[in-house]
Amino acid sequence: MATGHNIPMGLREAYLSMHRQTNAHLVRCGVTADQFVLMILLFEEDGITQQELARRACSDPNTIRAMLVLLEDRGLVSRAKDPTDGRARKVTLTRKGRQVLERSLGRARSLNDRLLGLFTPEETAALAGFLSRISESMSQLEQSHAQSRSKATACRRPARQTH
Amino acid sequence: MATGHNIPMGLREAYLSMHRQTNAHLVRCGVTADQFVLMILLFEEDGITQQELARRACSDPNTIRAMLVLLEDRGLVSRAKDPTDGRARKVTLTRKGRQVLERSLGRARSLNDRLLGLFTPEETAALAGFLSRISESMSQLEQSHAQSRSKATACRRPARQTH
DNA sequence: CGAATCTCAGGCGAACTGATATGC
DNA sequence: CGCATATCAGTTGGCCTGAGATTC
Repeated sequence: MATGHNIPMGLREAYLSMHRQTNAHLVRCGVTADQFVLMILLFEEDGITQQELARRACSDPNTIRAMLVLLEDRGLVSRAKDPTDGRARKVTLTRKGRQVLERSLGRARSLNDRLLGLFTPEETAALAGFLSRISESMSQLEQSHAQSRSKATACRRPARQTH
Repeated sequence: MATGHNIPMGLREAYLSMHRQTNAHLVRCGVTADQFVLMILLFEEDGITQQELARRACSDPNTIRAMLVLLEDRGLVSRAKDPTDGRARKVTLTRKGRQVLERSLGRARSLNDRLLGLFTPEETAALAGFLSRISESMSQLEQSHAQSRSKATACRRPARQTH
């Protein structure tokens, strides 16, 4: 590799090929791989906010909202207002949503097994550690960037950031 | 993790966070992370076909064409007809394309260094190996699927794997 | 002829920006 | 007031399907 982008390219290729296969396996369930991820997150903890979902899905509130609206229109999730905080929405899987998730988990099973079968338990642990090192490093970068941005707007203060 | 999707979720998170950071670093160069990948591939080997680009970029011919048209409109690549095969296009970086690529490589440099700095050389090698195990396994799956589909249409012909 | 490469039209899910409303 | 959460409008890039043209 003349440009020395071994890790990023490998990461890209691995993710994209997995993502494609996941979509292909889920097409009969009528959900995309990314919607599947949201539903898994809701299954792991029900009733969290869109904001929290965005954080856990490594996405952003606008994207999450659009995805949830699609899922809501099909009766797979509900987005009830949080009674204790009128701004927030508590997102939950509906009964139908849980059914679709279970079908999807079944369909994704062989793929997941195939992935796990590629590694010994030690390798799996090592890989998971490597990957989380990457995500953490990247999200640190993002955070420091966000900080410097808000610092830049804050420091001059009077400026009325409202446009 | 109640659903046991440790590896796929970790892979997803690592890739998406890296992808976001790459886009953020390249925004001043006017290219996206995916366009950047195409340009790197062209830099590594100039004059390959769109088909070949699709294969190496882990994408598909339709998507690649659309991306290349965008790049061509901005004068970064050219898509000349292959004189020896009227069907194919030979894609090359223009001078301007190489300039933009170099600027982009400069901008992506700190990110790449940060990634490499997370691992010892041995870990880097191990990670690269793990990732390529995944991609290979996934693309095998894809291939066997494609085979069974073309078998259904071909049916009487043993299929001539010559590509 | 069949097979390969590319083109084109169209649709869709996802990412992002920026502006706005509303509740804390 | 500021801040946080969510909404809405609009744009874009990327992915995919399906149909067709052209060339091997």
